[in-house]
Amino acid sequence: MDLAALYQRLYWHLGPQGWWPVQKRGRDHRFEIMVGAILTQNTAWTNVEKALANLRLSAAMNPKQIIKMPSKRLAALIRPAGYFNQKTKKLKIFSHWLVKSGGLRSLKSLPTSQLRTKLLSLWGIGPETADSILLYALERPVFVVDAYTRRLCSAAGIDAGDYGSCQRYFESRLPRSRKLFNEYHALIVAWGKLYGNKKTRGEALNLVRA
DNA sequence: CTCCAGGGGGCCA
DNA sequence: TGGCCCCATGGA
Repeated sequence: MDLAALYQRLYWHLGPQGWWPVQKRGRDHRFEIMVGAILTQNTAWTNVEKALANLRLSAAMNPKQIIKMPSKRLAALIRPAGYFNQKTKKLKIFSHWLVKSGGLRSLKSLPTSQLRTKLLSLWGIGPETADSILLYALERPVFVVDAYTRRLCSAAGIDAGDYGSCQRYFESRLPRSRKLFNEYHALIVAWGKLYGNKKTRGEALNLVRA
């Protein structure tokens, strides 16, 4: 089954996921999306939401506040997201880079490949987090690969290979659309939860098989 | 009690 | 490169 048809199936069965709209209630959520991408590393999203709420309530959802804030205090705010010492360091390094780069506005003019290389050079930003930031916050047409994507490929009989191979597999077989990639990745995660549940695994397998 | 979330870094062979 | 361990909370 081709990837476009697979997308249609996932969408039909799981519905729109609506991950991370850049604009919500007239506000710019790009920085929050980036923070979320870092905080959600190996962490349940429900826990990330608590940490994000703490940052918002403390008026700390911006890079300058993150930089200024003592590490102990930042760690306390993001505590529910787990790995708080490492993630405190990651958020500070990332925020420093963002401010030093001139903020979100100045990133718009940079090519995606250059941005990706820069993100990957930062301590705490690996391939999935970099691509999530590029896709969901910076709205670049980059396909995000994660453990669920591998599982789906495996279940669908697709030999996707390593991260880069898997990414190229999807990017080369789909229209290079930021909105499509956004929804597709979110649908794969939703499928992964279905697959992870013993009671619905059969349903998940049916979705990816002819 | 165990398992694992919308990973990544460090180390070692 | 590939395998392991570490990081840490909270829900199932």
